[in-house]
Amino acid sequence: MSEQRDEREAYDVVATQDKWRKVWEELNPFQALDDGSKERRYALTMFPYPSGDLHMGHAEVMALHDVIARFWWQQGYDVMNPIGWDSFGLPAENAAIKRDEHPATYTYANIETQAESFKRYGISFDWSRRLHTSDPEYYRWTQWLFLRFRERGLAYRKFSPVNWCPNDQTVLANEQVVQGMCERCGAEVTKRELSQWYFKVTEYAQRLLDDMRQLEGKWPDRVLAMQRNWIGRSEGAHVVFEIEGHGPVTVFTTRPDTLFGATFFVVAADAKLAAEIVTDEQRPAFEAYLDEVRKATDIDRLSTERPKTGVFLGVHATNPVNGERIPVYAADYVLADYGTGAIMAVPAQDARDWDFAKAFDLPIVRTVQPPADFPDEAFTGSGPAINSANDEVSLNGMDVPEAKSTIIAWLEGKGLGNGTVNFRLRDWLLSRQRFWGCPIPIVHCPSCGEVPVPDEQLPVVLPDLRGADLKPKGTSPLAAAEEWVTVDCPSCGGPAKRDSDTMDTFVDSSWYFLRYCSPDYTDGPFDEEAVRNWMPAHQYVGGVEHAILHLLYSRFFTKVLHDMGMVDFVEPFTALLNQGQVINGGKAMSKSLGNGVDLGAVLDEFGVDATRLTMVFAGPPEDDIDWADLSPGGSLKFLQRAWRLSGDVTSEAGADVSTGDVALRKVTHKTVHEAAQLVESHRFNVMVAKIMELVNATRKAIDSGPGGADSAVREAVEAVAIMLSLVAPYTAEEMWERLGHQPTVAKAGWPAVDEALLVEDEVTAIVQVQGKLRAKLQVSPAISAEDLQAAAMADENVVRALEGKTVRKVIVREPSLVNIVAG
RNA sequence: GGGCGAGUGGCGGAAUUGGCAGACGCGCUGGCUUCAGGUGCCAGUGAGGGCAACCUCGUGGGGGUUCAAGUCCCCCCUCGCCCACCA
Repeated sequence: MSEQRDEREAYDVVATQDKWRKVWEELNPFQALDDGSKERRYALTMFPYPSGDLHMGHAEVMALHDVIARFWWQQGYDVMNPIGWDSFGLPAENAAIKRDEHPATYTYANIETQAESFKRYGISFDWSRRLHTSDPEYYRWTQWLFLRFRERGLAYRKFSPVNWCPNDQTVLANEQVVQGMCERCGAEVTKRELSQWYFKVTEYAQRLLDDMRQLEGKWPDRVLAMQRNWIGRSEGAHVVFEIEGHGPVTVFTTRPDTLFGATFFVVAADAKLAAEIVTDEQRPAFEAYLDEVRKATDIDRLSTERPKTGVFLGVHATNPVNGERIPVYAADYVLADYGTGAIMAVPAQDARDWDFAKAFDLPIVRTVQPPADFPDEAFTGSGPAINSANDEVSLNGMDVPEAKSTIIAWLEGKGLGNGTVNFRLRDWLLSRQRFWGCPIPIVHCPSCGEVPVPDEQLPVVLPDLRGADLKPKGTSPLAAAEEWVTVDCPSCGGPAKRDSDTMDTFVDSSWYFLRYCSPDYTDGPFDEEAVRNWMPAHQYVGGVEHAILHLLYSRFFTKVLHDMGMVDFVEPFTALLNQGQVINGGKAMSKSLGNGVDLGAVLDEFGVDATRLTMVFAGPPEDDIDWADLSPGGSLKFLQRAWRLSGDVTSEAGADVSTGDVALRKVTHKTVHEAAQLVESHRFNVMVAKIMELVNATRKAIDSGPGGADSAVREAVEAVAIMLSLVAPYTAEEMWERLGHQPTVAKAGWPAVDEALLVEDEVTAIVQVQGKLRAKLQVSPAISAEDLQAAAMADENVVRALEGKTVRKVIVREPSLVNIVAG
């Protein structure tokens, strides 16, 4: 049994890694050709933030992403699979303060560590396209884009209440406030009034919504749903109410049909309007209330169970449809920055208005007829309009849509309102009071005002600040860098000051995928032809945490660049794959739980290939994977098993496969055919299962079939090596070499499928009696319905099941099924 | 409160249009190899019954459509995620 000793032979996982890394670095197989000789494919993965070394999450997303990129290479495409770093940001700045050094020190050291880890991890990146958003050569063009946006009126400055994170000492975009907390550090967000820069995303709201049609079916439904939700389009009307002693005030409503039921009027307590219209008599009460509201955080406001509060402002508004005088209140259940910050309150048809009316004992008039047994509460459903008529128009009896259009037409005719669309989406606040970001290329001049830094003076480079100089003080650390801030006005030459805020890092990441197409381009942010060649990216892989932040901003940037004539598409990412999280023991890995798994230790113990295989085989890529449920040891065992096959092939490389064992050849070709489809539909775990089946079949063929000398065995093992190269590149390379081939297996090409070998010459037909399985027959795929039925009826098990029964009906689906109904 | 998604062996998960439920793997059990452990190899492994051929039940629960339902329809339960005073 010396053969068995041979089978126990194993290869040294780690030594193999070192060996092949050197070979790959020499061959440089994954640099995009970019010469038009092959069809191009752009495989994009969300670039990492350089905090520390790679962790399990990176290992998972990169393993999945690389299956696609490597598959494309095998399919013969010219693949661009670039890597870079989103290298501006707070953690580096905080580390720099703690260590009394420059943020760049921490940042670039981590980048080197991560780059080294990616190389060890065997991801097929094109390293020649590497970029870092904190390099002046990169952020020069971030600044350039900002200026172009500003020229188009899409970047503007305004003084208004903003979200403020007291911990990070900076403002935040709406998208970065989650449940009233800072998305990054979890601190409770407060409000501040500041003059800040915004991108006018709202101008693109409708297009961001409409163009999602192109993404249907290619992006996860939930991401599209989240974006739709975030954009928050609602159709309704603007209606003008006259407020005594003040003038006309417009409200937004989605239910203009209920206008006759408006019995009071509410203004957001923190809106300017409230302070403007309040009477002197009511002012003290109002100001006391406003104080209360200001103290309450968003967290308090989030509780919908909270009783309604408010204060009468001493004035009345006139309902334009019936001339009724209704009282005006200030309340915090109306939001200052949604719609117009004021509403008409229709308690009979709105639950919030109902609660307020009950709390303040205000009248309630039903204008939509609820069902007979409807309880004493707001009726938000549909029914015929009632109590809704004036001398000129009557809605009575109309259903909701008809009543809406009728009253809108009447309002428009009177100049009292109009049909309109409102969005929940707000403009993107991009200023940050932090150091480690892209400087805003604007100079503030006492005589010229806001002056853009001329293009030829870009980039505005960050000064050399470190340590204590970076400590957050509520204003940007840049403001304290006197020499840097003080500058001659580019317009008049007089003394002026630079804008001392930096940009949100999401600005940096809104266009990096374009820069990859021509990373060294110096005449603009990107070479338009290179972008035409590669974009839109065919596949984007990354976490769902960016469902509305990065992905919405990138879509916005792309549309603006399209309008500028710089790109010829409106959506940047054709397809999106959101991988799940790696968790441990049912919970997210965290320091406080102490359930973190160290990637380095896993790689040391099981090797890169087994780790990658474990991630890919765990389940569908979108699902979370629980490390506690997985078996990297099992993966390693499989890889050794696959590798051993290559040692049992005794035929020569290039042997004529057509004479090989047909049964094994059929399994090989079927597997290769299915595996390609499974990769395309992102069912990587099933693809791995199919490779395992082929390995098992090949093992059997060697040990108890035609044997290792049969050319079909060679064909099978070569197919295993090529398919395995998508997941376990080192093992595949080692197998390929043992099979007598030159590196690299990554470019060997996907095996050609012989259609003739996909045709089965026997299929299993199922015979059911009353829908229950009673027999299986091996039949020809070309069998006739009559023959199949006859064979089924003749089966001894079927005969027994039919004993004493009369056959009523027979369903035949040749060649696979017969169902006999009897009774 | 609203929206979306999911519930399949001890576990992760397969089952493309309704047509063999449980592929593949982990774990477990028995055996071979071994001084021994591990590795490796062989066999078994949804539940219940039977010496066996086989039989009955079985995809969260209930109902329905169909010759046939994990898959389609209705109701309910549970879990997950997202949004949440958005007028």
